[in-house]
Amino acid sequence: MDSQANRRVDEMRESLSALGVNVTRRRAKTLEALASTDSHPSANEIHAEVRRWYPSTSLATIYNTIELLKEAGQILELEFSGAANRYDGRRPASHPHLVCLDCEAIEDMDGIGDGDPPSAGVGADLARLSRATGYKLVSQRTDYYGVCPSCQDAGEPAAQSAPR
Amino acid sequence: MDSQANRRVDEMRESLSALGVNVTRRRAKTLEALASTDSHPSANEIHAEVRRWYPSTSLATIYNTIELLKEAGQILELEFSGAANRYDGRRPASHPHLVCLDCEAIEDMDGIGDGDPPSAGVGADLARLSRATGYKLVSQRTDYYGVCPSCQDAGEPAAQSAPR
DNA sequence: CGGCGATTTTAGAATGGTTCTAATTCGTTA
DNA sequence: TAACGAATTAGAACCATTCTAAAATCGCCG
Repeated sequence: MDSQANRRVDEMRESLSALGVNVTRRRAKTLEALASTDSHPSANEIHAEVRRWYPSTSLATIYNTIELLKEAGQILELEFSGAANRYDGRRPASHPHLVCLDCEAIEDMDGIGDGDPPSAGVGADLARLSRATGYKLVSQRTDYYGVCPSCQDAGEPAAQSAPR
Repeated sequence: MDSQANRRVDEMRESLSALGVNVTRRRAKTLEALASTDSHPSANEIHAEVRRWYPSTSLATIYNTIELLKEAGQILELEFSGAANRYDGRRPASHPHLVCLDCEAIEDMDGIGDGDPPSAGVGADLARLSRATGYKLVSQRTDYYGVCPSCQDAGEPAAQSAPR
């Protein structure tokens, strides 16, 4: 685990503690799994990782920890109806994603392009749009769907999981 | 059904016919249900509406018609993992939505505000971002989550369905 | 060191939206 | 009316997620 991941684990740990949640060993491994990758893992993938250290860990424990992280505002949940939800533990604030329709890879899309697509100033946007719409807006989601470079090369899925 | 809805039904009908799909009575009612509302109904709600005319209609038929409309590019599917998917048959092109976290109302959000939020020129954006990211982007989704005006007034859900 | 209450974890059942399957019905044409 | 293909049906299957009740573990105090 690199130092960025370590710092992130500490942040998450502190946020949980501040809520009175105690960070057990399984929970700590879950934080590490989330902080160590930008692949936006599913609950199952996190489960597999945590199981390498604590083989008896049940999937319910992973979901439980994810729930706690959501309450702490320390994780971003990307919902999909036909497939498993995916999680971003590195950057819990709303930011746009690229989703590959073939291999289901998900990448962060920040800082690409000229700067005016929906990336900067999400908070200010929410305030302004709340005023404009009458909604009390609290979050936002932007996804771009397409085919990733390696799936384009392959003409077929490049990663482990099945296409949707 | 107003004239806007009628026009829209005709468009959908023609798109389906162009694909060699024949528009049976149940399918036609499904198109009408979709074209007559901007409430972004779920499959279940469409089912209930179609059943008023053809009470034996099964939910599978609704899903089947939705599938055909997707192939024809005539419907926008908004996926949710914890709740039913919602459909926009009036405006099949990507556009931003407002989602109420209490009552699950969904509204179109186009044309609100000053014009620079992600509303105009989605096609051009996709082309530009495809170049910038290396993905072959084909669609986009933007949602804003918050509490709608009537739920704010009520301090609790205003509509029929249960909160998430 | 022993025990106790609270918390965490587990395995498996339940849930719910969506998809699949096999059988039936419907519509059309001859 | 017979026969064929397409559409539809009821219900089972599927699968991610949530729930539940029981078991394991932890922290703490005697």
